[in-house]
Amino acid sequence: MASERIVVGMSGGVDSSVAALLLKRQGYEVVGLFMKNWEDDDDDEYCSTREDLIDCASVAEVIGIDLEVVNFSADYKERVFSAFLAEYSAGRTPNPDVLCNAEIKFKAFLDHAVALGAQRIATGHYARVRKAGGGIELLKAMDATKDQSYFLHRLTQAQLARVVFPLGELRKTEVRRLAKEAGLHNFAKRDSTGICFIGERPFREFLGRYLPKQPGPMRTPEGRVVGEHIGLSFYTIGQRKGVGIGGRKDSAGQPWYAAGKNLERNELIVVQGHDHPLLLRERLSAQDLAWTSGTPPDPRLVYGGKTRYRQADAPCRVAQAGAAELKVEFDAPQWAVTPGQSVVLYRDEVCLGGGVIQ
RNA sequence: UGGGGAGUCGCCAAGCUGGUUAAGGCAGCGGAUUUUGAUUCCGCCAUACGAGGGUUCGAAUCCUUCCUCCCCAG
Repeated sequence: MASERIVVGMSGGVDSSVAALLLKRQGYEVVGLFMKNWEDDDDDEYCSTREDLIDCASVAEVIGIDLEVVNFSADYKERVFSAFLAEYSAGRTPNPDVLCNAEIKFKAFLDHAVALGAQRIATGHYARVRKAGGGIELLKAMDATKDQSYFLHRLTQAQLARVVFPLGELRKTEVRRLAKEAGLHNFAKRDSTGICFIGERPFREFLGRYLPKQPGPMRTPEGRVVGEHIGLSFYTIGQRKGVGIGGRKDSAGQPWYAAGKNLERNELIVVQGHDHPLLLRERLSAQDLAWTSGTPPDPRLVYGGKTRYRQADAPCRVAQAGAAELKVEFDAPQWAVTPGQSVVLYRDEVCLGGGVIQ
């Protein structure tokens, strides 16, 4: 009886390499698929995709699997990057990787894998899936410090049904150890950061290539002008670095943070002190909802909510969970709740989904 | 022009009854953390104290001249 074919999305990093390795060991017919989804438009200063592909080829060779390459640049630009820019233009702070997973890695990529004859796809994400009742649950990774379920919360039941996360039960240190033992040369490769497929860049400069700069005043809630911003798109709520206000005689020596935007007047509202009331919010509204669990949250229950990646779950209740809008109330105020970011709800280890903060 | 006050790192700001290496904060830069953007954490950041003379074993700290700024008078 022929073994099941699984296509593994490989990036050249340790995680996806070990994911492929484990599946191969489990007896699956594994095919590696390298995605190139971003056409570098500048010098190869930040162009590491070439090295990544070489790493992939090397790993595939060691593991003994076929490696293919696909290019979803057009899809990425159309479905992810355009939305990314539109959000920034509107003064919001999008999370491109959440969209990328929903639209590219687990859609375009999945479709392609199916066309290649695969039943399921696998990635190196730190998350778990579990059959429960009639459906499938998305769970946090065992390694809480690496959990990436936040980025996956928009996946549908149909998508989850075709997904394998071989690293969900492992710790990062174990993954690296496995890679080393198996002779994968990239066992110590640095964790990648930055927008996936685009990579880490001087963010302000990168955004500036696509968005116009429209300087305007920085104003305190009391109305005092304390500086000039280079364009509202270039700041996010809670941002300290780059605000550039230093040493005013009329204020204590606390750092300044971006706390709000007035698009009509092109003003950035800035406040002083990390714990300023305007940076704290106990309730929020979200739209563009996606319930990976298949059903909206129950107003009678207490959930753990994240308003940003890598934030500890905060106890919260759902005040309203309509088809179009979600209202969440936290027991304690949350810091820098930012429009465009996703709020994701959990019940213990189970990720239920979420929406985009308004 | 008189009288008073002040000039210390890009910005605030200690020190100024003289004593080895000139606090701290903000900003900035670098790094750690991080598959968003932030936050957070760690490190770096004035041989120099408006300028020139003195006094002294020794001065940012005392004296003096000049320069600049502020306030009050006119």
